[in-house]
Amino acid sequence: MVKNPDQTRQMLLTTAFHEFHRHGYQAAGLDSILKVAGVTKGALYHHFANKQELGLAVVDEVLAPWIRSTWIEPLERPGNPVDGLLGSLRCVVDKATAETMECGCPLNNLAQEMSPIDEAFRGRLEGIFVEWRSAIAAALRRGRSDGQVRRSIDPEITAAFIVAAFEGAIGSVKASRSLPLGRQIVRGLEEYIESLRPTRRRKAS
Amino acid sequence: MVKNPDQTRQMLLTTAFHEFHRHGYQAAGLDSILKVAGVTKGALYHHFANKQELGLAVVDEVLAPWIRSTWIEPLERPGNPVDGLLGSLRCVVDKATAETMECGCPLNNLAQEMSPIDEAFRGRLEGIFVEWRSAIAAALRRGRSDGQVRRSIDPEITAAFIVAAFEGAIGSVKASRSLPLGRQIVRGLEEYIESLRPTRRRKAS
Amino acid sequence: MVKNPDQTRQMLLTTAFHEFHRHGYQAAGLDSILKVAGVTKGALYHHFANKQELGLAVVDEVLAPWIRSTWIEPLERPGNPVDGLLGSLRCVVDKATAETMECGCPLNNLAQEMSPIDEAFRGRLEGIFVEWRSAIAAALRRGRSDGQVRRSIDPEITAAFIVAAFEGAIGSVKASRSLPLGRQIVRGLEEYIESLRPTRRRKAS
Amino acid sequence: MVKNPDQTRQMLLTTAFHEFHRHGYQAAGLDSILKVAGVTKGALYHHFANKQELGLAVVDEVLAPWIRSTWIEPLERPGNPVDGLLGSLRCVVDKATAETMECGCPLNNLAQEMSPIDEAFRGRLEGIFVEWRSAIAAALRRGRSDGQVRRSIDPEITAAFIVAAFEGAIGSVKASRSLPLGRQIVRGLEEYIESLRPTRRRKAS
DNA sequence: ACACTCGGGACCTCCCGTTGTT
DNA sequence: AACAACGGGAGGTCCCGAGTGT
Repeated sequence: MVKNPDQTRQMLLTTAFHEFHRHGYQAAGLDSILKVAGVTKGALYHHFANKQELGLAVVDEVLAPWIRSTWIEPLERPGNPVDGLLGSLRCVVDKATAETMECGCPLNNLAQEMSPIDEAFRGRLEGIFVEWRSAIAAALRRGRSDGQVRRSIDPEITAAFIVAAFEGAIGSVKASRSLPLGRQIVRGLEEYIESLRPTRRRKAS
Repeated sequence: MVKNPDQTRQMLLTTAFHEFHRHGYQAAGLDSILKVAGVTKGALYHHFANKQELGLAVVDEVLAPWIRSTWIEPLERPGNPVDGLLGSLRCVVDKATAETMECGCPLNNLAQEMSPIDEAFRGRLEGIFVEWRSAIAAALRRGRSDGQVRRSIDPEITAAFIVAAFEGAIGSVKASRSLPLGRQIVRGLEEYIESLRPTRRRKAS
Repeated sequence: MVKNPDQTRQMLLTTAFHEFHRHGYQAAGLDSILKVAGVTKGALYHHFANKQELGLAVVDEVLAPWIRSTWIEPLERPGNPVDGLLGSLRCVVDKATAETMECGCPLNNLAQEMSPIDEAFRGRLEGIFVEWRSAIAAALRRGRSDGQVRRSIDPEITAAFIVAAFEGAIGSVKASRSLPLGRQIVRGLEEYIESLRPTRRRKAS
Repeated sequence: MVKNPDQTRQMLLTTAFHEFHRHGYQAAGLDSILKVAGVTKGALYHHFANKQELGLAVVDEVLAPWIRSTWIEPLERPGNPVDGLLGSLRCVVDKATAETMECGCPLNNLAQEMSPIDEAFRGRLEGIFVEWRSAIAAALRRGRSDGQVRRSIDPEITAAFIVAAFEGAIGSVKASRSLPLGRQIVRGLEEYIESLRPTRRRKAS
């Protein structure tokens, strides 16, 4: 018996994350997670009180950090926020694995599945969305005062719309399984983000 | 005991539609649907071979017609397509019930849940999306030749982006349960759609 | 597949009654009951919503009728109630199987186990006790006016004491597993019941 | 970390006693006992091999001493045994807490639950009952030769009956949760015990 | 002497689908 | 066409006990 509680717990979390991503929270069976993780029921029950707590821990300790490092932190780095958004987008598109394309965004999947039926989940997931929107809005506001973003846009509204459009885009790809469509939508997103740049004024007279 | 078979079938379909909408396809129990519909299991299995066929019939006979009448047909009517899109959007926002706000879009819900695990579902749902996108693209193309839409946009790309943004918007509202956020996102959507109009040229020479 | 709902239900009830009697309600496993009854989970779940409802149905449809026919109805027949009590007692002692000796009284067992933890059980079981005490009290009252029972006793108090002593007696036998002790306690009970007869007065002046 | 072993052991015993009393031996979970006692599983399994040995130790070291000091020792004191029995009874009635009323007698509870399924428990519990009956019988025998108890009674039979009636009385109160009924039964018990006194003879001719 | 981790089984619940019946 | 009984399995919970590490 290998006694390594942290490793066991981490194994449980990452395996559960993938199972939830692939099959959804409710459809993912604990037995299935356990078999994949190579962990027994007793160990699971020692680390988490029940399936819900496992799920919430996955949100807090796997999903949220992943969203932060992928989407939020890049925006906090100095530089043109429009370029930053486009960069993150391109980065995600390039790294998109088959799993991402077939299973969509784990954050949005969980949010769509669990929001109507579990307030604890909804609260935490919405918290991540709030962080994300705030980060985009802050970047836009900064870019606006730096002259990299049009003055006519409202940072909050734009941030909310970008997040919505982004999740909608991933969902569309997942539902269509079509790479060409995916490229179209990404192109649409890019054009929208580009449109946030200030309109070039004629220099003189 | 011999009741109207069509009525029974219809009852089953609409009840199943609502249960799927509220709890998701997998989480909705047949027994629960049956109890709400006031129909017995024998009747169900007389009309449908299994849960999947019931689900597919719901997609074909309830979901698709509803999407067509709400989203597609209004676009086919003559008139400015930008106004048409804005009108449909406003119409949906105004009619939005609490169920819509908490449970989201039935089409997208099903697509997100079932696409990765059931190809039959994915095919039909994607078919509805294709219809939808085509209708928007056609309207945009028409509007473009009529001078109501900017020439610089690509109808297919824009249509795909609009559908994605729209589904993302509904999903955001469902996840946040926040009316103010909902209004922000709708505002963002409206601004985007408005931006499709041609830039007003100086009236006179 | 033999379809006989009443028989299946009855089989479930009587088997559950015996399993509850032998192992207690909580310790009796549904799987065990089903195996003994030769019934499947589906059938059980069709007839009863859960273990508790099965238990309550056992109380209502097996236990209560048995108590009534064994203890209550004999007392309602006309005749000397003291003789009636003694007769019932002797009858039960003579019919006492090994199961009765080892497992005690199913009514009292359930009452002792479930009263502190399930109000639905407690209510129904106490209802049976109330019926029983009332029947004894009524018989004593009748016997008192007929001159077969001492006038100095209080029917309610005596009835409550008899039931308590009786259940205590069965419990003692169950705990001791000693036939001689059983006979001693029964003798004690008989002496107490005999003492309810009126003191014989000198016939003549 | 090195604590007082005796104190830990004692804590375990008294906590287990209360949990067994409240929920029964089988229904009481080790984890629950441990949490209440503030002791870990390692400590428990250091002091006791398994749940059964903990239970047997509770019987030997908590339950038996408590029964002895409450019921047996008062009887061994000189004086009228009828008064002694009535005094003990009244003392218990007066001290009866809500826990006693709802959970009954820990000795009888354990005996009723465990006798049919665990011979080790049955043996020890019956041993306590034997001690108890013997003490009552001895007191009655002593009272009989002292002229405080009727000569016509058999000490063994009467002792067995008293214990049975007493446990039955507590059980009735537990099942009914009715204070008035409790008072009735206690009154019945008192009348029975009073009836053990010798009948007052007319002193002279 | 005690703490923490882990093993695996048994329990109740509940579900989808089938079969015999009316 | 519709009903009610039934089959059988999987899911989450939770528990007792064993093992390792101080």
